Amino acid sequence: MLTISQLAAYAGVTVRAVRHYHHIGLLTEPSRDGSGYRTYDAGDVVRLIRIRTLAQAGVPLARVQELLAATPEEFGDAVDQIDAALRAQVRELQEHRRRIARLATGDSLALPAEVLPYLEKLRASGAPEPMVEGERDAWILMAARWPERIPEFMGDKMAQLDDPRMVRLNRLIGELLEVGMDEGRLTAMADLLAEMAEQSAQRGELDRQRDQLGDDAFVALLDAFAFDAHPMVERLQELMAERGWTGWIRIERAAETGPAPESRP
Amino acid sequence: MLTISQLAAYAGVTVRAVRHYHHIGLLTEPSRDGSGYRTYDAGDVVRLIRIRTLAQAGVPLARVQELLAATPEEFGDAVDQIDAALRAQVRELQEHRRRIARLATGDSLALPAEVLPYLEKLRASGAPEPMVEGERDAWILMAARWPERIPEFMGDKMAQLDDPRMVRLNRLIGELLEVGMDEGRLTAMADLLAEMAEQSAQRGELDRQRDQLGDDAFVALLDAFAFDAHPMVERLQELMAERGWTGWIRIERAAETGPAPESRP
DNA sequence: CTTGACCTTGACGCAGCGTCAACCCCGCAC
DNA sequence: GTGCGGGGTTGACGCTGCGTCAAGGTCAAG
Repeated sequence: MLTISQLAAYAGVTVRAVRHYHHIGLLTEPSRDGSGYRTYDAGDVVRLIRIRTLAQAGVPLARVQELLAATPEEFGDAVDQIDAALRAQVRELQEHRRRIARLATGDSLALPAEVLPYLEKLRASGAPEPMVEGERDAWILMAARWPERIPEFMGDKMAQLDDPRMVRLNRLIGELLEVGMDEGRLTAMADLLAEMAEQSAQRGELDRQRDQLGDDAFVALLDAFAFDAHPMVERLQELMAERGWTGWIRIERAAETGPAPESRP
Repeated sequence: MLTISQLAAYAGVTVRAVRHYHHIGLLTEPSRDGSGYRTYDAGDVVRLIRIRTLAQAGVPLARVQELLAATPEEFGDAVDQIDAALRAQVRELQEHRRRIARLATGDSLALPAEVLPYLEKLRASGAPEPMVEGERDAWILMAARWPERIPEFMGDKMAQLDDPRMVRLNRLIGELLEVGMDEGRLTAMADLLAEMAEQSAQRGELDRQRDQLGDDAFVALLDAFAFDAHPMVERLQELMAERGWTGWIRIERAAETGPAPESRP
């Protein structure tokens, strides 16, 4: 007759595991001696070794019973199923490894590869670091919303950076961040923005943009994001409104100029 | 401003996951609106996407904070660690797959490969099925206790089966199982056993066996196992005792014949 | 006013045990 | 007899990352 620790030692498992198997009904509770100790025999050791063998092969405990009582065919089928599950888990982990291998630095975290060159170019053009970070976060959002359109968007943005007015604009933003809100610079920025918007409109780019960014709520979210980033955005929107433009992420010609005469009931 | 489900949708996670992240402090609780609803903004979406990205790459949630705030070097180190952990998990699963692939049938469960041919030969020699199963279970125990000596033991057992007396013995066991306890057959069996034991002793095999089976408690366990299997074992032990032999699994010459005269105090 | 969809907190469930906690039991040295 | 160390017993929480009720309050629409 064996105690629980002897049983566990012969079978090569822990005492806690044996009690767990009792608890889940995988091993029937043996009889007790006078002082309440469980008493096992060699047959219990054999049963426990069988269980251990299956468990160590990755069989879920919930299926061990079934396998122990299975015919060879059932056993084979079950083994196939379990192996398939193990394969799936391996694939999942491999997928994790692939993903983690691509998380090189903090900058590229959650950012599609196409965006990195753009951010670099932006930085190189003299854009201030806070702005680059803001852009980065905005592109994280864009990538989550429209992952498949990122290359398209990026093409446009890279081209924009070839426009000297855009470079000038980014420099002005940097200066504003340093010296604080400056009405002169803000006016200059609004003029630049309005000029570029006008040109974009003539080329039909604004229409295309409206098609691309078809989710009003999402655009509003990005606009609010920009608003939160710096007060200059709010002031610039006012100045742009005076010039007949509305919106920020998705810029559009304002419906009416002046204090909307249609607002009568 | 976003509700929790909008936040979750933009970030591509479940509402429950967001609450979980709040719970474990991975995401700070946002402010609430008048009716207690959580209100989020675009920055929260970005943070959540970052978390999701790491989580989907297999980073444990407990380390996500740390990684989000890490410098590139720290990040690289942590990624290496996590990848090592993932590799270890993959290896473990592959090991499971290897093990499960070898669990072909119920017979070979927990049984080393060397034992299968022996059991087959035993079966072929006319041994009854219950006895084969008993032997199988006994070898499961032996393999758990002395895995490295199984080939050695098996060599001896295979040779034993070449002895016609052993075959005759197994047949007698089969007959006993069918007709019930039969004193004539039991006597014949005891004679056979005693004869073979005598021969083993003369060849020095019993001494070798005593060295191999050096664990008294374990031998007692196997003996008890045999006892439980069938009453014939008990009767056979008595008959063997009359012939000067003791033990079952590890057979030995009895110290004294007759009613032990040394048992006086 | 009623739906139905969302929101809230709270709590259990899962897999397979590890790890206390608090208490009983046994054999042995003193 | 007594103390000690090393067994045993049940009970319950911890870990991972949420899924899934449960039992409500809220919001927008019909």
